[in-house]
Amino acid sequence: MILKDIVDAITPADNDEKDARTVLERKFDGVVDLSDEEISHLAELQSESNGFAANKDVVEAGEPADLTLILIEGWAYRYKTLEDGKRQIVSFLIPGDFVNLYAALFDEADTSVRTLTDCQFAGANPDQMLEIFKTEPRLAALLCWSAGEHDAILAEQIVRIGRRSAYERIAHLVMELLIRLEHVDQSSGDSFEFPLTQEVIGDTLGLSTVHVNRTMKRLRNDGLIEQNNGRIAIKDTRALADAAQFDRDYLERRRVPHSLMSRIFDS
Amino acid sequence: MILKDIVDAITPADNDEKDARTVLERKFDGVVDLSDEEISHLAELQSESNGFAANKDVVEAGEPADLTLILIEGWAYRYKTLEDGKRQIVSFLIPGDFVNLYAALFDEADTSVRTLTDCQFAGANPDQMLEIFKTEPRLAALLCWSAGEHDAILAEQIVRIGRRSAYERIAHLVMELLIRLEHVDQSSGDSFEFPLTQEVIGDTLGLSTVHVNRTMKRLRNDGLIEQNNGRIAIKDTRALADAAQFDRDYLERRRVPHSLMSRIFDS
DNA sequence: CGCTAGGTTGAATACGCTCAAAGATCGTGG
DNA sequence: CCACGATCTTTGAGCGTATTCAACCTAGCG
Repeated sequence: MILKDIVDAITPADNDEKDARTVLERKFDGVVDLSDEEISHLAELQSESNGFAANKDVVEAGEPADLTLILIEGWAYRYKTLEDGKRQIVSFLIPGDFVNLYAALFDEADTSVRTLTDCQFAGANPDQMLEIFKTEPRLAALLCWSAGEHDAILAEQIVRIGRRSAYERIAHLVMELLIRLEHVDQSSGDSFEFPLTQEVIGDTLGLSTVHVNRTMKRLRNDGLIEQNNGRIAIKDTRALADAAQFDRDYLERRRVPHSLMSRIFDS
Repeated sequence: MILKDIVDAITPADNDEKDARTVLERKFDGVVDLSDEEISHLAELQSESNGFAANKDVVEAGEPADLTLILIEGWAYRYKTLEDGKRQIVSFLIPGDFVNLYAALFDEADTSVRTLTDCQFAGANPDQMLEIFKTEPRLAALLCWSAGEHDAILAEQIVRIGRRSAYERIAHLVMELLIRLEHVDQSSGDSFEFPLTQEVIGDTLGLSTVHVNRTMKRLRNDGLIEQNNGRIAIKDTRALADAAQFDRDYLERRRVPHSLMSRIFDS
């Protein structure tokens, strides 16, 4: 313990020595206070995870998929492919995200899910999910809370593609990823691992690869971001947020829930 | 009763004499078999509804909103406004849709909701929602099922604006509305009430009003749709679906859930 | 060393936008 | 009942953002 304290004091918060908490514990930290039992129940959910190599489909649209997956480590994305071969990425999945929260309720997956990097997924089968809803109402509420957060992310993605310029879209996406990664302690200061190819960014934001390239060059020239060996650094958070018309409260203000949430958690 | 039978036999399915079932009953019909108790519980939820005039905000982004609203009658939409005044509509709400399913879990609404026509909303407070989850697991599952369907609709909206041409976007939106309205018996054959102005369509699909106008003219000239006094008629469903690259199974194949769903409903 | 995936750049094109102005339609009040 | 205003639709013309196609560069890897 003492050793750990010393290590923590020496090494920056973002080093490889992650704290011992599970990713879900980190995710829900600051949202609600979990009991020890709940923490261990969450830990149990994440205890067995399977590894997937980068660029592998974990879920395929149209196929049965009744396992709710929890992304423990790595990046993935949810996407659809059109008949003519075009691809649209719906959302990115980062550690702590639930992949298929509704999986058990439907016959087939509506979107595919592919790993972007090497990943670790834990899987909860319908019985386990059912169990949570029956015996752990507070955790069940947190699952719903996650679903609501994901819904907000999709809404923002729609706004992003629907009404923003290429420059704004990219700036906005980078800001969002920063915030989301911060919530699971995966950023260090204003920089983070950035495993997205320009093609992936294009397919996310409805842009061509070429235009993503030119636009990111502008963002770099404007001194807003910097990229080296797979990381991105935000040089001027304020300026980037402004360029993106990024609502700094989005995702943030949703993290201190009360009403029903506090009622469930105070009883 | 006999009179009603006669009336039903005489009048086409799409006349003003709606069947006596509540909109939620119609919505869930074909998805699962509800017990009489459940039907009456649903009816109770919808018993008290408030009227709103057209073009009124029912929910405002950033404001507290802990009431889950159920749209009983009329059309509404969920949207965000940007600092520079641009607006993006996230999704349309039609009868039977839940407006704020996650409302109770968050401090503030992330998007605004505005009526498009005169509307009737029923409201369920957090206690009522909690009650459902505690005592009516099957109904709770249906609520989650609705959330999952809404999630699929948002994903499809992202694909639509991200990777489709203006022509395809409009065709695709019209197809989606047709299917969704069919599910709550609000269409008649291949035509339905269409209260969307071109500005609203533009703000939904990320297009300018002018371009929506020109593109719809093309759809009309191509013999795919027809518009008169607030209604739209799809002249050639097959052709429209093809033009939109509309996946005819989308939304449809999700309506016969098994796995967890059937387990819950068979016990 | 050569292959492959990803990044960069140029030139021509196209899709959709903006600005502007003129019809339609509908509700409302004189 | 007609006139008026407001809202929505339609059309034209010029422009700009983003696309497409094509080539070349770079880095990582077997």
